[in-house]
This record gives sequence, C-alpha cells and structure tokens, in this order.
Amino acid sequence: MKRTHTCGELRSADIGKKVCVQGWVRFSRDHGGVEFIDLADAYGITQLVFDPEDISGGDRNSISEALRSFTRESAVSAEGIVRKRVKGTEDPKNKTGEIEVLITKADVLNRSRTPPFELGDQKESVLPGEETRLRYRYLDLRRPEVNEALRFRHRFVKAAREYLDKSGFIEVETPMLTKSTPEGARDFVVPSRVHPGTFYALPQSPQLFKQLLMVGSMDRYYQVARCFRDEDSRADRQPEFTQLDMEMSFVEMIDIQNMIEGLVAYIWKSLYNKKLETPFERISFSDAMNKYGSDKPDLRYGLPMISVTDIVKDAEYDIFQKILSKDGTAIVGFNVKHEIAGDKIGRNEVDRLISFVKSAGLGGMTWMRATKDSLDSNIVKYFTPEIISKLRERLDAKEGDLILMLAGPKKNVLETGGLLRSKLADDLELTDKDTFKFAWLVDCPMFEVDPASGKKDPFHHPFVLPTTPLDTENAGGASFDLVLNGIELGSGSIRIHDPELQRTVFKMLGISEERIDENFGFFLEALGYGAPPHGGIALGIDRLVSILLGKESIRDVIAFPKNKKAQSLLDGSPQKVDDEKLEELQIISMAIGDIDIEDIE
RNA sequence: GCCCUGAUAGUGUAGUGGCCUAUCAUGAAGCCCUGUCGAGGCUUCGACCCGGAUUCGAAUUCCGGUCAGGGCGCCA
Repeated sequence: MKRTHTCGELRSADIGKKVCVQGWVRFSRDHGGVEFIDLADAYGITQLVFDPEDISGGDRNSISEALRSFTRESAVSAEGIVRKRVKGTEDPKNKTGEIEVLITKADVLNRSRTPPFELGDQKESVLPGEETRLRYRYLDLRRPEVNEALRFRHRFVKAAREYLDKSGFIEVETPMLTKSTPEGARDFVVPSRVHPGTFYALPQSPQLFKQLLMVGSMDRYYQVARCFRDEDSRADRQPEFTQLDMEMSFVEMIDIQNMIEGLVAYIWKSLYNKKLETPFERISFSDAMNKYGSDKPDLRYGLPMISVTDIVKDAEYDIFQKILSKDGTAIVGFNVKHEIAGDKIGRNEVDRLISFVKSAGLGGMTWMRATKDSLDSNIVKYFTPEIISKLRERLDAKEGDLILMLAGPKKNVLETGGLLRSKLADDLELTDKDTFKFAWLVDCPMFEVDPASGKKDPFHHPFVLPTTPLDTENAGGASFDLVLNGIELGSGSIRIHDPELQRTVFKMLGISEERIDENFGFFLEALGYGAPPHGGIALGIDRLVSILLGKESIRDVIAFPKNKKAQSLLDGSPQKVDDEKLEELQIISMAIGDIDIEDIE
C-alpha cells in the first residue's frame, strides 16, 4: 500500500480511516504488551500503536516480528486504522496528538544503523558538536530545527521570486565559468582541458554579466546567484554563498531603494503576515562613522558617540593635551544613561571596559560619573567649571549617568568607540533579537584611501557612478548599503555607463591601461554601444535568512556548508585528483609531499 | 600569517597533582512491565586528541603538534 498521509496530517476528523503512513522511527516505547512508536517525517510525528488485544484484522505475529526490527531512524511503513487516543492520554503538544494509528501491518523499508547522535527535538545541551553534525549532515537535516530552517529559506526565496516577477524582473542565469580578474577577492580557479595552461574562474558575483544584460535590454534582471570567494571563512562567510542579485535600467538610487523596500515588505508579509515599516531610516556614511563608529550601525539602540574635542581641548590635563598636540586626533564621549544602565556598571565593570578599550588599541579610557550638578572623577580637578558645565550640556549628563571618554587618533577613536558601543549594548542587553531595524547607509564616498600608501581603493566597487567630480577631495559615489541590526545585507549602486568615465575610474585605482584593456576591454567595449543608465543591488540570502531565524552562523541555513577550513566534512572535499587527470590538464601539483624531484628532472 | 577558546565512552558532560580501576545523563545490548509520548525499572558495554617534559605519582602542570570553533588580517 502506498503512503496515504504524512506524519503531520492526521486529525480527529480522520478517525476510522484505514491509512498507510511512512517515515522514520524516532522513539519507541514498549510497555511489555502495548507498544508505541513515534513515526516522524518532515511534517510531524504520528503515534503508532501496537495493541496485542486489538489488532483489527492484522496478523499479530508478523506485526510483532516487524516491530522488533524497527530500530531507531529506520525507514518504515505502517498500515492501520486511525483511532481516538484513550481519554486522558492525548498529547496537546503534538498537532496529531488526539489520534493514533493502530497498526494492522508493519514493514521495514530500510533499516538504520545506530545514529551517531539523537535526532529528536532536543535541548541545546544535547546537541553534538558541529563537526559531527556536518559529518552526518543528512541526519542533521532530519532534525526539525534544521529541516524547518531550510523550509523557511525556501519560502523566503519563493516570496522574493514572486515579488520580482510581479515587478517585471526576469531571472537570467549568468555563467559559472568566467574570467579571472586580479582585483578583489581570490578566485576559485578551474583549469581548461581544451586550452591547457588556461583557467576559468568561478564568479565572485555576476557583476559584469548583469551589467551586460542591461546593455542587452533585459531592463530588469534578477538571479538567485551562487557566488564564490576563496577567502578565509567566518560565521557569516562561506566560500560559496548565495545572493539575490538584481539590476535595473533607466533608474536612480531611490528607485532601487524603493524596490528593495517593497521586496522586503512583501517577504515580511509572506513569512510573518506582518506589515514592515517603510521607508527605512537613512543614515549618511559620515554620520554613521562619527556617531556609531561603524558603516553598518545597529540602530536598535542609541548610545551615540559625541565629539567633545572642542570643549576639553584647553583643559590642563596632560593626557588630553599630549594626544591633541598631534594632527588628526579627537576626543569623544559616551553618555551611558542611568535609566538604561542602572547600577550594572560599577567600578569593576569600568575597569573591564578600560582593558577592552586598551586591547582594541587605544591608550585607555577616561570616565566620570555625573552628580547632581557636576561631574565626579579623579580627573575633574583639571577641568574648569566652564568645561564641566559645557560637557554636561553637550552630553546631556544627568545625575547618575556614566560618562566615558576616548581620546586618540580620530580613526582609531571612532572604530574603538564603535566596538565599545556594541559591547555596552551586549552587556546592558539593549539588543532584542526579535526587533528588526533596517537602515540605508547613504552618501557614501567613491574611494577609500589607504593612509599608509595613499593608494585609492573603491569604497564599494569600481563600477559605481561618481556623484561629484572625481578630483574633488572625498569624492562621492552613488552607492548605498542595506543594513539590518548591525549587519550589512548588501550593497547597491548606480553604475557607470560611460566607457570613458569607467576607464578614468580604473586608472584612478591604479590599474594600468594594459591591464584595463586585458581584463575589462570587452566590458568597456559593451558600454560603448549605448549602455543605458543602470544600477542594482545584491542581498546576501544566507545572511538575511540566518538573522531572521536568529542563527549564529549562516551554516545553519545552508544545506551542505563547508567548515571553517573550507572543507566539506561530508564528502571530504577538497581532495587530490588522479595523476592522469592532472596530466590531461597539463598541471603539476607543487604542494609539499606531491613534488618528486626525480620526476621533474 | 596572527590572536583567543576548547578537545574525557557513539553523543552531551563532571573531574584543577594521589580520593580516578574516571562522574552523571543519553545511547547500545539484554531482561521486566498493557496507555506511554525524550515512558519507566534492573543488568551489562563503552572514553581521558597525539608526542615530549616535570613529578614518587599527570585526565589535571609545562612545551610542541593535531583537530574544531570565534576573531584579526583578508573579504574591490
């Protein structure tokens, strides 16, 4: 008999039906006569019962025989009659808990070896280490938590596709075997057999191809695009990851932002049936850096940095004087308000914060406590009443507030301040994981200048349209980031569509004419055929889904992720390949242990 | 390349120089039990990551390594 119902399907209304359910044996309870089996599949758990006093026409011996081979996690099939559970034994936690299936026929479909870990809905403390889970990922996937994460991800992507389809976007696949370019992240490289000694690269993003699609009049493109970067992993970075990649012609920045807000709101409605507040807050790059010390500030809480350089610059306090005597230095203050901190930050906690700041590279931290009408600390004696009163005003210091001050090179102060801010938020539990605060980072610069070498790097990427003349100091670029709870979800921009301007930008980035022609010649040529003004954005699907689910790592929302060292513990990749294969590709491995000097000679 | 944290039965853990022939739970095997639901009871099985050092004595201290995770660098 074929499966008639899944394990999450049967209800009181089905009582009396003859059914066949199939799934995995999760738990079984043998009472020496009556025996219960929790049969699990992706949809739920249904209780099977073998009752020696009521087998409803089945064969007692053959059922009993089959049940003996129902080892944990074996795939099994059971036919039987749906019946109401004995009064008082219903299981309210289970959606199928009002009924059970009285077995009339039982078969093992495929017996399971003893699983290396338990697959029930478990407490965190019983979960095995991640290494074991990844080694046996196919079993880990049977766990409801992981199973549901992938189903949630599916619904997310499905909603995105629906919205984009309704909005006139078409999904186009761009090549996986592409050209390696020297800028940016390291490429994964694929050798060509037909052209020995040459290599394709796996795409780091479909950037150039989606722009070419705009030249090709596709108008509105999207792709659930796999991207590859051969860089070290993090909790939120895998060697291969998925982006929701989009590009639009004849648009401005606001059009892309509006579209994304509509997209995210649509997804929100689909997943949570809730209205998401739009438009998202906008914060300029310079405000984000100056107030929050981050280009991806977490706006779920306040705690801004406030510059006090001008107020304390004349204080006769050696440490401040020494620091401010150098160029490019600054002093900022935090007011950790008494109403949010309470008495959680005492003397010991301040000492801990000071060592945190020191480990981040600053010399130290100055702190003071606001009293009724002054400030209290061992350095206040260096401050005139005027300075104290201005500080109180600037920082809005009220009695009981804790004032923290950081001094040093401006860049260092802002970055450390950003770290300190998020540490304070953690310590004071200011972040609520069920609050989702989207924001646009806008007014971004065109370039980042390396202070040591003076070399310009693109702030975003080299295809961003400048918004100011390129020779102005701090030239602006038409790029923007989508930020959620302190995490960057994606970057968008209006692109350059003029080939000459594009060439100029490449040159400003220090790329030689030869390299420009060699690497981007085809692209510049394409822009020369009436490329439309266009722009787009890409959102990291893994990141966004993992945040929505409150997961610590994007591995939790990827079916078969790699570990920290970019290996698959499941299939053992990457691996050596046979010598014959290498020969065919005319490749010699120079990895230690592979080199045989005599062979080479 | 660097920094931090960790590694004890299949799984999760306790154990900070002798109370360790290593704790507890879970699991597996076996037995008992007719209404459980991560059933219960009894019995049995099963482990100190590797190498070196210190010590009368090391799971425990030290050194080196391996593996895993987090971070810095890197990720235009």
